[in-house]
Formats: sequence, structure tokens, C-alpha cells
Amino acid sequence: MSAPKLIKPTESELEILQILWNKGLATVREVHEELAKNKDVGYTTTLKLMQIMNEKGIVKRDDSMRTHVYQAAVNKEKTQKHLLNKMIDSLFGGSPTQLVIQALGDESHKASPEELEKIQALLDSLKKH
Amino acid sequence: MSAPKLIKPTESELEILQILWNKGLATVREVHEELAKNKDVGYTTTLKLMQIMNEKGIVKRDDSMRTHVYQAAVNKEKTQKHLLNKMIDSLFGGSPTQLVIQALGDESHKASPEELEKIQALLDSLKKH
DNA sequence: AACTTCGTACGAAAATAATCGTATATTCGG
DNA sequence: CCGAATATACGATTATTTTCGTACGAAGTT
Repeated sequence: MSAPKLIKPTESELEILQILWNKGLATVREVHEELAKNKDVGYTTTLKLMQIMNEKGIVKRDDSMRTHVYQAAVNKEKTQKHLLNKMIDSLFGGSPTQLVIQALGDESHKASPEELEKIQALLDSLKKH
Repeated sequence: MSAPKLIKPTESELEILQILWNKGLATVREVHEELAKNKDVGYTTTLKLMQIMNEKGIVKRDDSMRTHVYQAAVNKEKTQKHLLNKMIDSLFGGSPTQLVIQALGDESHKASPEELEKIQALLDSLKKH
């Protein structure tokens, strides 16, 4: 079993996953230092979390060296989609439309014209069916 | 203190909030029976959760009757937007576009033609600026 | 070699969330 | 009036998540 069927990373695990998605490969120390920029947490806490994630299959590690090297074992897009679906169900009554409207209408995260075009293209292709 | 500054409902609290947003006013029993449709949970569990939510200011209640009547104390759209923003920042690198694309492309939550039109309309108005 | 630094392992405490049993009061049907 | 049903309160248990202390070995420094 490499990638778990049901991906349900906790809040902290998600923070670590993001760093790993970003870096590709990383040691505990690298991840920890990235985390420590935003919050006050001990090194062994990060270590433990990553060990747990490894047990769960959320990350993989190469422990052939003394300093282990980690990488995400779950696909970024799949995880995003999974969590998005949960949110659609739990917060938007199962309707992605409401979510999309809220997301597009948000003032603090304005979409650029290029991005709007991307969405338009997707919308067009959806309309064809 | 009516509505809390930082809204961070737990998973279960969110389920209850959804029901309250839907019904407007509801008793514990009504909420519980709605919840029980989807999961196996005891009545006093629901009661306790709602009491806690009341303490936190997430819901308000009228306890002038023997059977208390609850309602959401946090605004639905504000809460949606708040949690959505968190997700955009934490999972989509601050870009709502990726989120929208994922949401629209999702097979398990297909948008109807009417919904697509709604989104199109919003998109048109965004493009004008 | 002695000492400090850096690494993992691991157990266990602390914090948070969810669950429910029991007590007790009120209401309702008969 | 009496028993069953229904209501809240609340403590306690369980589950989950997060945190970190301690042990201990390996590697680097002087």
C-alpha cells in the first residue's frame, strides 16, 4: 500500500505536505525550518509528525542515509480535490457552484484576466456536454 | 460577545451549522434527527455539541421555553468565505483559479447547465473590469 | 580523545474533539 | 395521579492530534 485510499491529513500534516510538494525532497530539518518561519514549534515535534505521516503512507522516506530524506507520497491535485469535495459537501450543501461563486467573488484574491480566460475555457468545454 | 472574531468550527460543529443555516430556527431534536439521517450518533451528543457551540457564541438559543430553540450566530456567507480563504491560502497557493478549476472539473459534483450559466454570468461581469 | 552538534526513536503528557451515561425536571396520555 | 416520554445539565470517558522530553548513536571540531 503506497498511497492510502482515504486521504485525511490533519491540519499540521497539511502544512508539512505543502512544504514537501514545494520542495520535492526535504529533510526533517529543512521542513522544520520552513515551518518555524510561521509558527513556534519544536524540532522533535516536526520529526514525530513526519514519522507518523510515514507510517500512514502520506509521505515516503529514504532512510539509507543517516539523515533521512522525505517526499510526499500523495498527489497534490488529488489531495486538493479530495479536500475540496469535503468542503463542498460540508459547507456548500454539495453544490460546487456556490463555492465557485464565493471564490471568484472574493476581493482579497482577485483573479487576473489570464486566469479568467482559463476558467472561461474550462466553462466552455463543460457546456458542450 | 455575539459573533466570535475567529470562526473555527470543528467538523461536527459545521454539520450542525449547516442544518441551522438551512432551517433558521431549530430545536436540538430537530437538528439531531437531521444529523441522524447521515450518521449514527446519540441524542445527548448532539445536545452537548450545541451547548458547547452556544458557549462559544457560534449559535444563539432561546431558552425561555422548556425546549430551547437554537439558531446560527455566525453568518453563512462570511463563514464560507472565511474557510474558503483559508483553503485558498493553505492549499492553492493563494490562487482561487486553481481552486475553481478543481471544483468545476470534479466529476462527482457535476454542475447543471443552469449553474454553469450562473457562473458564466459572474465571469462576464468580472471580465468587464 | 573529549566535547559539542546533529540525527532518529520512542514514550508519554497536554490539548482538543466527540461520545455518552446518568441525574433530574417537565410534560403528556391514560 | 402515575408512568412513559421528552427535555436539559453535566461529568466522565474515549479518541484524536499535537507537543515535547529523554535516550542514544553518529559525525564533526578542536
